[in-house]
Amino acid sequence: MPKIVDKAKMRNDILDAAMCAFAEKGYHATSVSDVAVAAGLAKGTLYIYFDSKEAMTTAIVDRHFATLEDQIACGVTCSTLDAFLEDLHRTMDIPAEQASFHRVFFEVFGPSFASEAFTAHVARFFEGLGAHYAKQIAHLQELGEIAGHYHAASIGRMLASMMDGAVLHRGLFDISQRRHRRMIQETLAMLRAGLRSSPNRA
Amino acid sequence: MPKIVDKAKMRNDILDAAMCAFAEKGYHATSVSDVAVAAGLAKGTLYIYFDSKEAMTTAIVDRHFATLEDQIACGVTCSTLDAFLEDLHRTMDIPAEQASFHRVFFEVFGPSFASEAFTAHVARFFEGLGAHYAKQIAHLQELGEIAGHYHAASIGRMLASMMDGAVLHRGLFDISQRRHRRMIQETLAMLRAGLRSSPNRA
DNA sequence: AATTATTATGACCAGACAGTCATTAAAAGT
DNA sequence: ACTTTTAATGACTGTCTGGTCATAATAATT
Repeated sequence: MPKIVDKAKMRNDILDAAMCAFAEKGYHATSVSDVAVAAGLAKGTLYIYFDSKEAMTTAIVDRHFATLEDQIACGVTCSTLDAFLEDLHRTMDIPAEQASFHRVFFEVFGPSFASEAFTAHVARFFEGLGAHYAKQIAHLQELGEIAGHYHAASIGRMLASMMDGAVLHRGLFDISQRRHRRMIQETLAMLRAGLRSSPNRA
Repeated sequence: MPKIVDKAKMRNDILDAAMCAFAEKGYHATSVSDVAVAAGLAKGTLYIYFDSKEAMTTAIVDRHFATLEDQIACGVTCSTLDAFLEDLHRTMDIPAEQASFHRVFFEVFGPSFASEAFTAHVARFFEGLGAHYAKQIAHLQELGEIAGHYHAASIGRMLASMMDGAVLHRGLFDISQRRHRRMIQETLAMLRAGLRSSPNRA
């Protein structure tokens, strides 16, 4: 009897349209009506699928980070320090096009950092990334590839912050591929030496 | 005859109050009236000193970067690796209140990353920071405090990115002071070992 | 075709907000 | 004390936006 709609698909389509609109006009300059137009729906309809504008935003980020989390989750556990560093290398040495996503991300979602919920989502992702690194580090410590005196959790989380910084700068500022590569290489060499080394008596 | 006021000081005081209010409630959630209350003035008074809410915001960032640039410029040259690391420590271990600037920064200026000019401005700052670090590193290499095989410019610039990442995460996400301190300590220990070490034959 | 549960609509509302301006207060000089 | 110029005020306004809801459309089933 009733009209039936694929709600999941609808939500997804709406998010796509919202993302488009946000990217075009800027987040705060985009009203819910604008999103509705972009989605080819009436404003009221949006509120059937999302409780609020903020809920849409959160959902977009959710979706994006879920994808990233999957990528992390299926990362293999490394058995040598060099393999781990190679992993970091791959994460940092992203293609320019993917790097530019971050620019759009800040452009579109910068204002969203006002929202606790939004910030919490992003925070959770980086906690996950940090935990992932920590696990790898702990494992390598057991194998004697990394000095045992380091606190894996702390180093792991900081590595996540630092990777974020590196990737961000790569995406936001015009650092040439060549220069970026050299920076990565030098830095990884430093990390390699640092992680291997026994405790310093200072 | 006329009532006379130190306009520069007044502007500064207003910016302080505005920054406080923005940090507490979030930029978009803070009305000009809120800023007025925070400043202990009437709304209309603010418009004597600033043309618009946006003008206040721009002024805040200008001031912030000017301060940072000064701090870098008059940074003393370190003569030991530990002193240099101590410097990094100070930069990273910023008080929570100052860290909150970054949240507001992204909230307000996220969209501005669309502008080439704006991005270039921020980029220039980080180039400066990177160059500053590079100089320190090169100097410490001459003193034998840091292994000579590292490319100072690359490490310096990457350090700037990474510091940014670390400070950003500290400001954006709720990382406790205690945890943050531990992360810093562990990381600096790692950097210390890494920077000291002779080239790895890999 | 009639029925009915579901989905879609967009005019409408309440309230919030940036910015204005006529008025009042303050203080520096006479 | 009086004048004069600058500074401060806050009620007011026009606009805009997130969110609601009574009503209309839709399609699956009988």
